[in-house]
Amino acid sequence: MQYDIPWEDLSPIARLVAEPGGGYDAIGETPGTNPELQGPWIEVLVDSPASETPLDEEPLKLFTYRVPPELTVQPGDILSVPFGSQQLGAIAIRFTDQLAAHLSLDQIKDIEDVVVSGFFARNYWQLLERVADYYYTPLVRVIRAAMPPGLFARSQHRIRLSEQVPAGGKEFLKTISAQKILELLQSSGTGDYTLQYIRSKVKPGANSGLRELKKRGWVESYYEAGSRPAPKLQQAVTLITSSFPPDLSKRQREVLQVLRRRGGELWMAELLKICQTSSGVVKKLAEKGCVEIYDREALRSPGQPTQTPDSPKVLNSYQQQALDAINQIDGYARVLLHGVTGSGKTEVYLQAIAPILAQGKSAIVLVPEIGLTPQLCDRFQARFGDKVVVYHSALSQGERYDTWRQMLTDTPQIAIGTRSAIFAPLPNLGLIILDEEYDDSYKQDQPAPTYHARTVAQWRAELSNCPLILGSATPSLETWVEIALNPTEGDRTHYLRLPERIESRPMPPVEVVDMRQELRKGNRSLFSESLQQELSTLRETGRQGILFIHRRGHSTFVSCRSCGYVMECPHCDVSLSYHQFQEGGTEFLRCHYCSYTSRPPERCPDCDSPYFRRFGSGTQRVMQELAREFPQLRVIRFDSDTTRTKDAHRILLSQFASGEADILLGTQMLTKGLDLPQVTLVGVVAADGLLNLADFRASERAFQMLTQVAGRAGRGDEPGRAILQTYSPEHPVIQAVRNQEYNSFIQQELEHREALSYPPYGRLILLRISGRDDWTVEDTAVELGQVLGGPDAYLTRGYELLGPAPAPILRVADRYRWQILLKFLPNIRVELPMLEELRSRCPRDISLAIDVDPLNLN
DNA sequence: AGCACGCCGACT
DNA sequence: GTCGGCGTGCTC
Repeated sequence: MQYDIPWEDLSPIARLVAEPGGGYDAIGETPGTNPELQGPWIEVLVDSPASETPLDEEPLKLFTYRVPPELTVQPGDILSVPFGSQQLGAIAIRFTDQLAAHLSLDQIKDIEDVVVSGFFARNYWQLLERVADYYYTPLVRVIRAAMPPGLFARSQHRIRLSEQVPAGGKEFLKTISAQKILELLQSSGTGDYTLQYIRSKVKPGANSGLRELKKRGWVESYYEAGSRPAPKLQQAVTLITSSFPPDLSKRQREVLQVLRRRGGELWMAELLKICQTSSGVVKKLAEKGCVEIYDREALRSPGQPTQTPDSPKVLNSYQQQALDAINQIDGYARVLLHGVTGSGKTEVYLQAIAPILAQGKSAIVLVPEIGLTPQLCDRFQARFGDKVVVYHSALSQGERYDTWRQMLTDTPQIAIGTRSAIFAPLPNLGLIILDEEYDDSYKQDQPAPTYHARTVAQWRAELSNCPLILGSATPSLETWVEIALNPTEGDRTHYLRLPERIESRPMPPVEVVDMRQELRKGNRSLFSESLQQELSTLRETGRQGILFIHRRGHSTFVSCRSCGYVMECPHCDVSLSYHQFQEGGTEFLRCHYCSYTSRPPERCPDCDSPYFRRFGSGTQRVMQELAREFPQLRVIRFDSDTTRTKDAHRILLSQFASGEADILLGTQMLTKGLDLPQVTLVGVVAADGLLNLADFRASERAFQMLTQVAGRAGRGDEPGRAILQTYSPEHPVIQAVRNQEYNSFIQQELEHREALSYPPYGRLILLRISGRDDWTVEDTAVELGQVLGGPDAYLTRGYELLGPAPAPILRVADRYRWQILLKFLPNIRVELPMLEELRSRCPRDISLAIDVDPLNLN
């Protein structure tokens, strides 16, 4: 969706800071640089909850600090400052030469340290502000999301046992909580815990217990500075003369020559190793003024396996056309690279990046989940070596911090990462690539900001004036509408197609099996005859197969095993979800959108069959069935249960790749970009679970997922085949997958969405109300619903109100959840009204979360 | 968030 | 009378 508010209106910080500098200058590069006026004070944005509730007049709550003479601070620096009793992270905003009237000199504290210098470039601010604004989130939260964890390390309040606790001292204590705390501390080896931990262990009255212990002098509290990962320093040697002085020894001359040959700069350790000498020689050279030795940050390399170098592949004509089109782009543009599975998108990415690096610019490559795409990372590293930086949450905190700092440098590089890598602080960005752009994991729905990396990527590309390439075999409707169907933007949007697999490999034919027929034939197995046939010959032909199951556990819709009829909500065009609060409790069906509720019928309302029940087939069940029917097959289970541990993906995949199993059995994860050339068979055990999710995006997701799974087959020399089992073979999604008809499917789906004003035509905002007490949550939700205006709100306010309704998963982590969905009608400027009023109506223990453009309505 | 200040009920 | 509960507000 277009965001139609002018940039200027979104940039409070840019306005706060005088005189915008050029494109990448640090914000507020001191206006009219008069050192006299540049007071010793600086105003700072502190990483504290206080910053989340700024005053109306000022967009940011700023605090004033003194810059101690030994520090050099600039706007845009990341700082550590004393705040109350703790040390907090902060960002320098602007200098000030006059104290605000309400401040006196003795209140002003000193900045403690500069953590990162000159980080916040002007257009990076704009990006963060835009995210904050669009997602209705305080700016500090966006900043936190964009920074590596630990950069804003807080100091810890800790409690430790003092030495003078008498034996059996517990008996003297009045309060039970004090006794508990004493016991807790004594049971720990060090006699020392964080206050937070003690409070969590000793729930009621921890404070009073502590007070008693402190009064007796048995415990003391202290602060420990936050353990911000310190950059690892290494000695580097730089050549600083071009002419060698005459009084050099042979050894010294040798060292200088090596240094000069290697570009004038080397790590000390490396230099010594090459020259087979000791550091004394280099030190002497430093004394003579030939070289300089200084400490520089060294990358804590996570020990990236060295790849055998890889060179550009010959492109087929479609790939070449796409690459040419991309290379011709100058400045900002959005590109949809629509390539069928196995069409070689990655090679196009690689060759599109090469010239960007050559221009001295950097690139960001986003992937859905790094663990699932080891192959892609390997390939980038093989091609570009140490210019590739991988940034994701599986890195240790130290590694993440170092990687992040590495990205701050001007060296052209490629940052590969998941969602949050869209905030990679690369200063000179030349290209953004978002692979598998339809993937839901690009959307954050849990803590605010609830951003979609694709949306942010678009802004970032615009601000950096560089192209954004969205790659997909099954583009999301949003992208389709904005790029493929959007001729109005001229050369700012490009639709590029790769309709053929590389080396002209055929697409795997998709066979749809009607499971109702199988039932009629008396086949009660999970596997159709067709699939059984394939499975039974798999071993002897030495081929491999993938079996796909929709999800583990039981899915929740109700359908007829005879005719395929599915219970749907009469008001909302979505299937009803099955609910049962406890074992043996009442069963009922509910719509997640409007709260419509009914009892599940005993027999099918359509054909009166008694085989009418909720649907389910988990991985375990398929596993058992496979073992029973095909004991000779070796199966690897690949789902969130078996891939939980670190590196499990890579290990399981390499086991499978090396032929240690015949079948890879798994869930959604199998869809994400696996490139396993030996796989010839893909079986979808039951497609129905996907088709009937209670979500207006169910069809789109099902189509994407099924197409992706089918696309895993036949990626090598052997042709592949996909078997798709279903109870509703006539379902348009199944038909579209079988016929590989993306365009007509998407056209149909778009008409649907348009009629109901669902995205990409209308926009959604989800308000989630949650709290520990179910009644308060419900009352609040109902009240907010009234504030928002009831079911006819669209007449006056331009949005439709769906709900309030209990969230599909009513209780999560002991919190009850209700939700209100706002559906904004097309062509209406989206403004979330009365946000402050809504917030103010929430009692203290109720939280209101706002999910803009939600993908997950659970 | 953490912590201080400050105002009401059950104990010495 | 005081101790200690936790509601309200501030942190440069």
